[in-house]
Amino acid sequence: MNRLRPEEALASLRRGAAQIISEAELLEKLRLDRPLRVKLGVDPTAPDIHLGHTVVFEKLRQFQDLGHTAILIIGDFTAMIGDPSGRSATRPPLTHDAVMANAETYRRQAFKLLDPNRTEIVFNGHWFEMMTYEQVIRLNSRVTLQQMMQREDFKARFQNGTPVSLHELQYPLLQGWDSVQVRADVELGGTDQLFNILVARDLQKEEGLPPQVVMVMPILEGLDGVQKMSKSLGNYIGVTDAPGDMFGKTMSISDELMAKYYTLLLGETLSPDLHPMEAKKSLAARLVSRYHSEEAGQAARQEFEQRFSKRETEAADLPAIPLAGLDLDIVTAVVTAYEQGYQLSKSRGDARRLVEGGSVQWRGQKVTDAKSRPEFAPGDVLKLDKLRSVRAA
RNA sequence: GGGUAGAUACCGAAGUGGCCAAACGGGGUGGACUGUAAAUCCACUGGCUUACGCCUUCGAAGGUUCGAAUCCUUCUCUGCCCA
Repeated sequence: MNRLRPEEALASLRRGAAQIISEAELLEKLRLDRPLRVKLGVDPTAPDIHLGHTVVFEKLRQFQDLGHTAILIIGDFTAMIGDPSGRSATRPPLTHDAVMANAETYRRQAFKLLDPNRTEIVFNGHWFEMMTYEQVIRLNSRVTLQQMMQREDFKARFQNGTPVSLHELQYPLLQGWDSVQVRADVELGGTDQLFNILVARDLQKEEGLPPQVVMVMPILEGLDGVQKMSKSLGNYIGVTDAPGDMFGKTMSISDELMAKYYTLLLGETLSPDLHPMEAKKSLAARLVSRYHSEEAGQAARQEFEQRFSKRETEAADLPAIPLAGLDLDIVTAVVTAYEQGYQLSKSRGDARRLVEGGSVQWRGQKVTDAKSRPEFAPGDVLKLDKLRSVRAA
């Protein structure tokens, strides 16, 4: 156990946090001379952990490194309700099977970041599934409608006339009840979770427990630079993304966003002396190193420079697709390449548009005639779009 | 419970019998330019088709009509006002 003095621990934990309620309380808890129970709840609504999640996971890891215990709550029950936070519409419900499948991959991916020896994993269905309706009602009596309506997202939906279902109002209560159940000392979350996490304090007090400290981290925007990173928006970098993808996606973020990535993902301030592109390559390589390996990071960088900066695809490590000697028209070849090389299904119309739009290249030359039938030889490179090329085999 | 307005493609939103695969905006994709950045410009954006065209799609199911996103019936869902 890393024996920092409480004041030092606080100083280090404070870094990057958007808000702590309150620092005084946290300091007090740090003085307790026992491992704190630091709660993080995740809803397994999508199977992949992405960099947006890792901001909070990194902080949790930091607690672990200081000797504290991570309580990772898998919201198998709450996922079926769907967190309304920041939402402008009701989430679609998930089936129990889907949730459980997601939960399993979550568990696996979480340990890329967390220390398994200091982690407790619990499923909140464990206590919610046996609650009686009476207990549910009692729980409901503790929060008022007015309090709920303070929330921006509900208020906005209310004013815009978009529906707010009653079950969505339950969500903060459930999340708060989790804290009661696991006797959390601290709860981590994104800033969008502030309200939910605060509700827990009230519930804990009502149950005669000391209220948890709230620590919220800034939200990481996704590849588009505007919306928060999320699977459903498709603007994410997943921790299980292949090295090349991870590198490429990182390179496509905007310069402003890059500074934020430096702060929240690397815990560093971006140096203004560095050329933006160089800074971005370095960021991308370090991320790949973290989630794959040092070598993978270097390799991804090299490959990127070769493939995009110098536009040399010949040497690149591309998926090999059996195309040689097949006498296919270019559209079919492109569809096949997407399917077999990238598990993406493109319609023939889409493929034709790519061809006619000038995206598709064969042997480094644009092929814009959808009717052409290039004779693929083994080793020929077929470029599909900005990110993807394949090699004929 | 009463009244009223709605449900259109990824989202918002036009369209109120044929010219509708459906205006426009956003988003997305591709191209040019770049640093796979930003900004800008151009193109594309249901499926099959080289194309003519064909098929599926305007909440659901039926119906009227030569012809329906548009008219009728029933159903499902939602907003707002009143109780």
